Amino acid sequence: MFAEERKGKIVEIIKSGNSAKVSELAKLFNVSEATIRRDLMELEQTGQIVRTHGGAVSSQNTNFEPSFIEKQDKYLKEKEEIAKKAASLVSDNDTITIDSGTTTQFIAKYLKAKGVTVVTNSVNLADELSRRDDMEVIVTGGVIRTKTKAMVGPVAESALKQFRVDKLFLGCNGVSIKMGVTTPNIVEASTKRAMIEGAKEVYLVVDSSKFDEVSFSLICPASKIDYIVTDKLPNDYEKYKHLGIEFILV
Amino acid sequence: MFAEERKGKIVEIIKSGNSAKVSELAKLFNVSEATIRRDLMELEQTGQIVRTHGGAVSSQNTNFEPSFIEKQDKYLKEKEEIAKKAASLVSDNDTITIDSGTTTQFIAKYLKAKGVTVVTNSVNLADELSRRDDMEVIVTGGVIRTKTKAMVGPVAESALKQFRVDKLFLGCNGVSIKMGVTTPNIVEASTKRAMIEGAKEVYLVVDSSKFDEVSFSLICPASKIDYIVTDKLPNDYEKYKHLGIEFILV
DNA sequence: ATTAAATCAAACATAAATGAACATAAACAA
DNA sequence: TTGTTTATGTTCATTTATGTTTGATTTAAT
Repeated sequence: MFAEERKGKIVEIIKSGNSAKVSELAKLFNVSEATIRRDLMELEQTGQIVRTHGGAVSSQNTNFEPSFIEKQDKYLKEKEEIAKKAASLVSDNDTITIDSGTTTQFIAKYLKAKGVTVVTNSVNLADELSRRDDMEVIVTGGVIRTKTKAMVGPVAESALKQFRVDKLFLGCNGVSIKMGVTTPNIVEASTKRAMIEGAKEVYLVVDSSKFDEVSFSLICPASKIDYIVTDKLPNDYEKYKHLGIEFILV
Repeated sequence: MFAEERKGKIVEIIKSGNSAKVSELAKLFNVSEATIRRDLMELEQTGQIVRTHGGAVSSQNTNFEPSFIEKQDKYLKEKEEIAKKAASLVSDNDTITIDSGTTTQFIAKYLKAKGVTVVTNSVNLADELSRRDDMEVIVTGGVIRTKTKAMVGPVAESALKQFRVDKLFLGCNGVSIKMGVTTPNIVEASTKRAMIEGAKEVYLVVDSSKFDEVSFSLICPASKIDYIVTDKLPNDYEKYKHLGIEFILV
């Protein structure tokens, strides 16, 4: 039996029976548990199952049911994976800024590090993080933009000037070597710029559909970015490397 | 059964309207109560349920019947009525500040006036108001206090200094002629003071249980208050009148 | 207001499961 | 042939899920 066949059967088993143990699967297919774990890891990455300690469960009947609006976004799965990856880059006792945005949004859910201080201008992140008492959460404040639920403007910017963080997780609508990092709204762009000023390392968190896109307002030239967390390399990724930008793939 | 499955079922049970006791769930799933508590803790963190002493209830307050947690606060109905009254005091084109707090919380729901600009330091209010595109919403920012979901501290205060509003709707834990307006946390008190500084008129929004209560941190002397929106006059209301404080009853 | 019972959080203990590093062997390519 | 890749197995330090105990809180009853 080939690995692919085995994986296919594992998905079947889990989807029909709703859960399966690593030990059971190992016995069933006559392979080591390490192999099963590797299979499950892959299947989780492609969103076909959800792993648990000891095995895996169907992704369908698990807690988070994507809302209607979320389902409409075909890059949702990528976004969530990218956010998970980004969250894994946070070390214990880091101070970080998380920008508002459809991808960065999900970082909170996967933040596991201890003693983290988070600065954010996202209403959604503020709401989610306000439930966690294992980290310090600082909100920038500012005028709320209904469309993006970001807090922006002078209030946000003057708050951002107060802090120096280790890592910034930045979202945007377009990134290109030639045209830089861009977003549609000029006030939001200015606020993002303030975030960049206060961060030691800048992680751009985008799905691959944003490469070579260009929006109206320039945030900064591409060279300001230190890392790009994404799901696929752009075609001209050599040029990014040349600028000293490192890629972190999910 | 995996932890994930168990948690999923717990959510189901609770969302389907049934409250659940820790002891019942432990027996049902054949695990220790400590495990159930840990499950509930996590589910509460992700906002899926709300814990109570002895168990948990649904977080979605769409229930027709007042949930456990609501019943626990016997002043809830008063709070909501008071908030409704407070909201009715807002005129078209007013600029207002709404403090965080269990009573002020509800004001957003009843805000009908047009062209209003709202300043708030409440995470919950920011979240609720961010959905409305008929008003400008400015968030103070600041460090989030997990307990009260208020944003406080220097960031909040320096933001508040930027604005002059027509009306402030202030919450507190105690008000007395002699001891003034008080709240348990000193940082929160300082932030409330900053709100008062920037407001032309101060409306204290409290249910009648707060009269003659005294908490640790002084916000301001009673004389700073212009109006008190509440459900019942205090015994010494003549003294309040003497200070020029007017009562607005629901 | 006091007391008793229920519930809780925190600290500790433990066994199972895991991830990471390394090892092996078959398949493949030069 | 020889080197490289791929899938798998093995070992072990670390993490996770869970249970247990204990002292503190909360609630309910007197």
